[in-house]
Amino acid sequence: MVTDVLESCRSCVYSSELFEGLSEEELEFLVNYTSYRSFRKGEIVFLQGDEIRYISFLKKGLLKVFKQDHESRGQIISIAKPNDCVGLLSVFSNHQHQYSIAALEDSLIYYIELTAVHHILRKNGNFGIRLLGRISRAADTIINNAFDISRKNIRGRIAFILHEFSEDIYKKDEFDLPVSRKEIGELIGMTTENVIRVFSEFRRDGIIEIKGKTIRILNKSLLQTLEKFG
Amino acid sequence: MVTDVLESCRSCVYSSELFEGLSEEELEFLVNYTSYRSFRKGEIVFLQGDEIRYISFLKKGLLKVFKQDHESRGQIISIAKPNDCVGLLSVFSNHQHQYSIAALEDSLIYYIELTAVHHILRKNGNFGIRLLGRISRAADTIINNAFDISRKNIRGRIAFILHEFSEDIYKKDEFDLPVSRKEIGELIGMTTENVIRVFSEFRRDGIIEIKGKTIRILNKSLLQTLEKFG
DNA sequence: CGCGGCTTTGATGTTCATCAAGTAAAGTGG
DNA sequence: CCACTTTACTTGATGAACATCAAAGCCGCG
Repeated sequence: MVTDVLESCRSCVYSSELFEGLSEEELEFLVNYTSYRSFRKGEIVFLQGDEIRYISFLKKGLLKVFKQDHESRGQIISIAKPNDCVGLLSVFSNHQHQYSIAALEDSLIYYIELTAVHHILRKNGNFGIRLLGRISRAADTIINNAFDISRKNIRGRIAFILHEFSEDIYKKDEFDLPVSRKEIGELIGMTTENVIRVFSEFRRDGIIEIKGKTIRILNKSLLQTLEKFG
Repeated sequence: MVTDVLESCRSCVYSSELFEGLSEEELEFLVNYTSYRSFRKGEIVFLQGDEIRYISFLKKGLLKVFKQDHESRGQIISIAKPNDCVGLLSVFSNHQHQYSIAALEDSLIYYIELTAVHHILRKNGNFGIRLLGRISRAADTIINNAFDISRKNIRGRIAFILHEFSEDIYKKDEFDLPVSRKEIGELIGMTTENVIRVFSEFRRDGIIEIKGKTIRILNKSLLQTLEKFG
């Protein structure tokens, strides 16, 4: 049983470019401080304010990273894909998580204890450089997305998010939305009603086909135009 | 002359918590790869797309970090204050700057060659950890600001930005705006006209006093209320 | 001195949020 | 498994917030 975890974890660790350049002992060390857990769709992984004790890797599934502001509506910061380090942004600047994480699909997460990561960081500067790259890229992506979206109109935003699901996440023209209409609204800053309205509009215009959560993209080039100029 | 630079730089380097824990030799080494330059108000420090060769510290002055999208209006990502590392977010994830930087006031910037920073990073893991903290905090701030602003109305946004200038940047109730009305619009995502309209409204309501670029805050508590609920 | 950019105000129009109301789907407890 | 409740989805009508357009005064600069 234990060896299963370690072997699985080891292959996971090896597969990430983040850990290239670590010595055999260093990898062994990290593996000893690594655990894992699976989450059902809808489960909370951790909450804003929880103490940070691990670096978490999403191995399988899909997560949403979000902020819940007091009584106001929530906001989704980003969607994490397999091989993403979730919550990485706050790990080195805070003791508590700044965002909450929930599973959008059944997911598997590997945890490496933060103390162990720090230990390696102190010994292996190249690992720090890789981690710096990883964090910078994550931040860049979030910031660019946020600013890109903010200057699009609602049609452009829906086109953007359909593009993201189709090209980045599922890499297919037909896919099941892992989120509700409401969550799409929280992701791109518009109301649920308008998300639905634009979906319907796109359907009427023959741009997409909708069957509940299932979306099929029919006119990709028009969608791209809408994303660009919307 | 050279010693001037080194001494000045050294005091700068020492003063930053980022470099705590570096050995005497390491500091000496970094100082040898450090240079500096002053910029006049309005000057470009570097442009989106320029090769990244330095880590840049703002020692004195004020900078704007912005994106210029083809023909569309520009967007200001953030304003850098003294002791900020500018462009840090892109340093470890890209070879080119992702944003442009311009001086809003006469400014003084210290440059440490990136190769030298990498050299220290490889040798001193604790330095990497500090740098990770720094980058995380910078990203956190930008992301939080962006999301905070996005759910405020125009009055709340102006209240927010006045608060930022008064409390974070100048730490005074009266200050000279270092930016045009247009730039304020680019910073908080609204049109120049509406920036002006809200300014005038705040003036009429006795919340602020305006003399050209000079702003004096008269009713701080009302401004806070507007920021919170706007 | 005149030109271009910045500032200001007003009038107009569009976009989007809100409100309302109804249908469908998905949990929940007996 | 079925009635019941809740949550998600959908459409339409209305209004508020904000962008856009227009016009004029102001300021700095070559």
